[in-house]
Amino acid sequence: MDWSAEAIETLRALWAEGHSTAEIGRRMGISKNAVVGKAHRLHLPARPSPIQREQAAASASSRPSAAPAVVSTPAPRPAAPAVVPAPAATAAPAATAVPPRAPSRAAAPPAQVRPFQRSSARSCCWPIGEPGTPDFRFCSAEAFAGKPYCLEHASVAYVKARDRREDAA
DNA sequence: CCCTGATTCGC
DNA sequence: GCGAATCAGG
Repeated sequence: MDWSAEAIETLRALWAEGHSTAEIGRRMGISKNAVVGKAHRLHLPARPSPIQREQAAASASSRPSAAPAVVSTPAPRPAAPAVVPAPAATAAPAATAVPPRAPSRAAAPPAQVRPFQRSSARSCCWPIGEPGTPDFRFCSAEAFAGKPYCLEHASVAYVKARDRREDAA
């Protein structure tokens, strides 16, 4: 993985949207370790981790007085993706020949809420292009069966669980 | 078993 | 700097 400025931008954008490291890895065609490793090196804001190393525990023992060391950090990490205004020009979805590729057990994506436009414009929110640039947009092809992505992108976003090492973008 | 993210450490 | 291995928790 060559971390070009663009790649880093994409990482930052996806990270900021609250996607899981594995999800980001899937989208960028790299491992979650690469994502998390890079994110860490970039000093990206660490999102609530399911665990925490013995740093709090260590300091807690050295400071037995009061302060029960509350480690709970609610932080509902969903983080709704940057909306999707349906940019007209929908060109060819190109999702034609893509085989359904059973989403297996790939359940819910980032539990993002859709407080609005839930019935009408169900468009794919796969990021395309460079975040922060004028040409950046979301796929916006027709989303597939209640999923946040079109058939094509759902196939790469939801994978068996293992492997899946192909470039996308 | 699946998942999650953080840290470590050989490269 | 990179990321797989490992750790740690759900």
